[in-house]
Amino acid sequence: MSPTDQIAQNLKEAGLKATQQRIVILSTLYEHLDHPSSEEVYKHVKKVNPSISLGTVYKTLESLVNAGLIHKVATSDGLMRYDGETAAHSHIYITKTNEIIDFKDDSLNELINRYMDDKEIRNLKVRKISLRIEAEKIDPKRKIHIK
Amino acid sequence: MSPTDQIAQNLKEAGLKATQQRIVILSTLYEHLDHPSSEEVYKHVKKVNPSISLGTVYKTLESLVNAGLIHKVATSDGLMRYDGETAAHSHIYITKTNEIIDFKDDSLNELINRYMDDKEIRNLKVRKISLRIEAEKIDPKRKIHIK
DNA sequence: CTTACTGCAAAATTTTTGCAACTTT
DNA sequence: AAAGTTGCAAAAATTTTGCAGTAAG
Repeated sequence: MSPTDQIAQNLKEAGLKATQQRIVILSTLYEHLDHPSSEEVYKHVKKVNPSISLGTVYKTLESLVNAGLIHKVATSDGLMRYDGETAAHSHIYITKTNEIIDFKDDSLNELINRYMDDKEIRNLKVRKISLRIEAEKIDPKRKIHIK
Repeated sequence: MSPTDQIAQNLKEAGLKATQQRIVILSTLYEHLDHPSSEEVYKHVKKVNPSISLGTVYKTLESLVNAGLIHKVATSDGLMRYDGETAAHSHIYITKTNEIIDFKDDSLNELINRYMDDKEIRNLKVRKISLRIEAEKIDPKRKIHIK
């Protein structure tokens, strides 16, 4: 199955019509895992489909979030950003550069979830736990590397 | 020292002039720890000072955040919310009701920080770690109680 | 052929900005 | 008095909405 067909199937399984626009937007998010904003998604998508409208991008992103196919990430600069990775993971926020970097650590995840299971929080069902890590780069020119 | 004088002193120590507007806004945030939005802060503050302008509320919240006297919390509904509690703590997000509840657990904090200290992340200085807990209420009418 | 989706433009919402008048130090 | 802050209104930025036309199942 081609990547496009796979994406079309993901959409259908989520109960959404596999339109050309949705396929392009979802594939853009699978390709760019740097948490693009709506406007950035629009720019990327326009290269493939120049006639797509910004309104469609907004509506589609909202649909994909509601269907659970992507995640929405709120940032302190007031922009929403979108994440094609839906498996459990955390985010490292580099304030100065507006970078959001994925951080995935299964054993830490398990450690926290085990701790929280023992913790009784009355009248609350915990759905998801992730870390919010604020950090800054030591050398701004170099990339981040997580062991 | 009166609470107002204490707040004025906090402002001055942070290098900000202790204007009547800032004192009222900061005291509102100390009083309302439910993470009010800019508009909610404005509404609260107007009761005390009906002539304050919304623009001043925005500018002041920004100044207070920059000075480290309060924190900004980004939400997925696109509103910024503000937090008068600056000690390390986590947030529980109740999506359906838009509630944000503080969650403070020193031993969990220590557990995570000890784990992360051992974890080598090249070219990154970690500044702050907190949990992002998504949850929902079991009985919507009852309050949350954290043991 | 029915239902859902797109494109467009207009509107709504939230936040920022510029500047004269005013307070704080 | 100097420096910084406020209030106002206008502008910017982001997101949502309505609806006629179009595409998908």
